[in-house]
Amino acid sequence: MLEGSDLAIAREAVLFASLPDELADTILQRATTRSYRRGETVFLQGDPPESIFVVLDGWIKLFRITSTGAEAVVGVFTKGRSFGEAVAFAGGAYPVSAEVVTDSRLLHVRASILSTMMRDRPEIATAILASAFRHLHGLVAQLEQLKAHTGAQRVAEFLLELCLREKGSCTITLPYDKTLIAGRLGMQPQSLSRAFNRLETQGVKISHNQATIADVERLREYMLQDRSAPWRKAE
Amino acid sequence: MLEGSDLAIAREAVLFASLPDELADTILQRATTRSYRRGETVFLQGDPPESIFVVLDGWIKLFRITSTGAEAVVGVFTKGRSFGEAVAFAGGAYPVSAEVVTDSRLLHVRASILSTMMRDRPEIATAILASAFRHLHGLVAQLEQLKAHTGAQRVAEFLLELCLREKGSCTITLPYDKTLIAGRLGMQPQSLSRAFNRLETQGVKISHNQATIADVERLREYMLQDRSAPWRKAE
DNA sequence: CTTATTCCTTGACTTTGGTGAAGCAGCGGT
DNA sequence: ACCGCTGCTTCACCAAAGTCAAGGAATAAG
Repeated sequence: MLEGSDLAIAREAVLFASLPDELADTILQRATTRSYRRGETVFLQGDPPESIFVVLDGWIKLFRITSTGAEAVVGVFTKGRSFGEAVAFAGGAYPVSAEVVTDSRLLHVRASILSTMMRDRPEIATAILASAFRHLHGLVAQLEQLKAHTGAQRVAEFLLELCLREKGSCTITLPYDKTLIAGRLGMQPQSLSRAFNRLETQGVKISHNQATIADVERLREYMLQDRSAPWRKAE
Repeated sequence: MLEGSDLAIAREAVLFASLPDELADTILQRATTRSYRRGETVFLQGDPPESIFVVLDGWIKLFRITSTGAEAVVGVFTKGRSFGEAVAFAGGAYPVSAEVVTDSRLLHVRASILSTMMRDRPEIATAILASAFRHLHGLVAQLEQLKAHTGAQRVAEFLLELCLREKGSCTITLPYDKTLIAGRLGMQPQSLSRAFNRLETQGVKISHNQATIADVERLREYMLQDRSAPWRKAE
């Protein structure tokens, strides 16, 4: 049922990484895959949770629709990342909606299967907790970013996450459209544009969906600056 | 070891709510309590996690120190709330620091005990997942607030959470100092002051640590307003 | 009672970023 | 090639909130 390459991706996911091969394989044998087209909804906030998902390919966005209709992006995930773990066991409903932003394939693992298996194999619970913890950590990091950094700094951080190099220069392909990047970083598309402009003075060039960082260390420096520091340089 | 009133509080916590009495009691018998003075540190971000905590009395703040030394408050918990669940099982280190903001008492549950017991009683895993999920949910709500509401609206939301009434008027005692409230809501103390002033036009009065809401429904209305709506009223 | 300290508020100023409108480029369809 | 769509950028404007600085109120200490 599951192709070898898919299996390899799933095995890398935090959710399965700590499990012995034999156990992970048993679970994966009972999982299914499905393709989604850009724009499709995986689930809506408020839906009763039935599955845990692992992204095999493409990009998925998790977001919340506020009471006033505004959208707040809570996470954007790609290959090897799972979502929906915690909620599938805590009862209740998905607190967010999930939408496919580029054509994608997802692995579905039915929560009921995991639930049952957990009875005999408590290490599954630990694995799920590890996944949930990773999400917690990601959300905490986002909160910190939002509270302590300016828009341009958040953009810098976003670029640096995509850049594998530690130093020197680096060219990145933006993984999804700028409107979504803006949402993920908690700003309007217009502000993202301005942020990119501001980063030009830090050696960042954007053309189409390619970003070039002239000096990774310099950009990291900029990102880490204290909010009140910039004017100090004017002295 | 555990007083009756403490036991009652702990039993109410999400962490234990779903467990059968017999199991919860077994765990609680092996837990310890400790008193803390205002300002004490419970753990620091980066510490290896050993315990799960349940607040029996007082207020605890969870926060992160950013690379630049700024503080980002991630949560403020009181009686009946637990913290540290997910990390205690996911390995790694606490992603946040915990500090006591008013004299408090905490229940410590050693993670190793729960780990061991989980082997025979998988429902413990589900209980921990439920707790972790609650935190996830709280963080998602905070992100949404931060991205979609103005400062004054967040303050309104904060007050409404403390107000038990659904309608009419209501007086609240602010649970901790304003500097911390400001931190929790992602703003500077000065901005909190100004936000309070702004809410006066919505029938909110602050004196010392007492807040009076003249009309709860009116304030809720204000909180739910779209960001772009206010000026529309000027037409 | 006086002083020091801490916390809170206010004021003036500046920066950031949201808003609405306009323009432009790229792309798909006819 | 032409149209219309969508996504991105730019502009001008303004509101929200951070910063620095000063002053007030309550509390603790001498």
